[in-house]
Amino acid sequence: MDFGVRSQPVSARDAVYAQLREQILKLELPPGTPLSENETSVLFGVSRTPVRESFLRLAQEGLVQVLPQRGTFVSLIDTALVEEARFMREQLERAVIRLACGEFPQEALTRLEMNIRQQEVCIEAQDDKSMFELDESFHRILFDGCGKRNIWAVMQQMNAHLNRSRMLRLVDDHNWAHLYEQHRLMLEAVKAKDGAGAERLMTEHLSLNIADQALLKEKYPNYYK
Amino acid sequence: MDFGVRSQPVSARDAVYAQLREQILKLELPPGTPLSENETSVLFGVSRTPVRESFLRLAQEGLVQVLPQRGTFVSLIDTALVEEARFMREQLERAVIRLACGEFPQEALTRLEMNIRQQEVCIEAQDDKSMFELDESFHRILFDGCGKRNIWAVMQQMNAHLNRSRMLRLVDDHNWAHLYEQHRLMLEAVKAKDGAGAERLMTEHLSLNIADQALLKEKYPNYYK
DNA sequence: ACTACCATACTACCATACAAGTATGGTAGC
DNA sequence: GCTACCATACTTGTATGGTAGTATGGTAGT
Repeated sequence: MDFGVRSQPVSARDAVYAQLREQILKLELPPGTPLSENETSVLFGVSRTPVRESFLRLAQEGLVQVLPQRGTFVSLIDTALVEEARFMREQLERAVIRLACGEFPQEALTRLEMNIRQQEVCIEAQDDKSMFELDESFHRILFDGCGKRNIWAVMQQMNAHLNRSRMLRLVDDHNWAHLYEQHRLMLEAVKAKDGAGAERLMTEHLSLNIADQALLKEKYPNYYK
Repeated sequence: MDFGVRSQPVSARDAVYAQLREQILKLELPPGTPLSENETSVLFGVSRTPVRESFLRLAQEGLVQVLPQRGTFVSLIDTALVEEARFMREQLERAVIRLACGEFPQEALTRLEMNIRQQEVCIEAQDDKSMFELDESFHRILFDGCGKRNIWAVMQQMNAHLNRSRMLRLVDDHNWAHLYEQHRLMLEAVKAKDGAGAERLMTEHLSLNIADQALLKEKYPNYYK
């Protein structure tokens, strides 16, 4: 019986796309890695067509670069793009959390509470992977609750670049406790409907991401453009 | 000799994509129109492959909807999506024009001046098509001047939906004179480095877009979801 | 030793064939 | 006349062959 855990029968194309995207974001496929349609197709056990289509989709999102008749490569991290992504995210997150302070469905509020609790558990367990996902979820729930899930979706496109940079940072420094505390305070502000305070917290929260972009570029020079 | 007017040899895929996109945005292919991979391929004189790939790209941008084994259709206009697009654009345009009031390259300022002059000409000539493009250019130049062209690019993705709605409105009412006046005032504000004033003008300017979404939905019910 | 050249082995792009699912119109049975 | 069914003609998804352009390593000539 199908319990509806996956509403779509997942095409080969989507499966390949999803897996490649994840590997690129997690830096398992580091920037600059060449990707071959042929190799990938035998790896996934499908033909070149779905592989090619997934490459095109990744290219549109800027995660890979397709050079006609030469090859396809995982994109190098573009610092300018990362900063633009951060800027964009800051503007939208601020606007959304201010909205959330005005009107916010109870259901979404509950999900935020649950998310926070889960963060506590993951910090104790030092589960970085889950923590990263919970961080993402926290912000997505805010957008969801404000009826702005499409904005979240297109933002994710630029976020992909920002996230690769964040991922590099996490190798050295986790600092989840600090991020957790900020999440907690933001939730408090939303519940107290303190728009100005929430905006300020969000700005602070997101400014952490960009802190030492230049240092990273020095440390991992061949990952950057 | 190649004067470099086109840096890329334009693949068949990109040609098909660009033309379909324009026809969809200009409502020459109205919402709901079925698109056949086969028909389109003979129409453009290419095989199904590049057509299919262009369909996939349009689908990712939400301009067409692909129903596996059933067909591909030009997406209906989603009012919720239009409102999200407007909201997103407002936040980003406000932030950018405020930036522009702080620091803005002379070269971009000159392009804005030129753009304004061209608008004057087009209004006299009642050239709607050019006016629409100049309107777009005006805002793009602002993003460009602030080094935010990638943000503009991803924003265009959601803007596609907003623009179809705007296009419907233009059938009845042009009102270019008003928009021109607002553009002119915004340029003045940027030159005077009046951030607060520029933001206010921009908010006003963009709020026009959404005015009578409900009316449009009543007038063209089968274009909307 | 160094350079120019060329065969070779890649690459992505496009065309085409086949597979699998869906809508539809006609027909047999009631 | 009405309904259930099925052949058929669609649709998109996938596989594969062929083409043109590019990078590369080896070789002949200097």
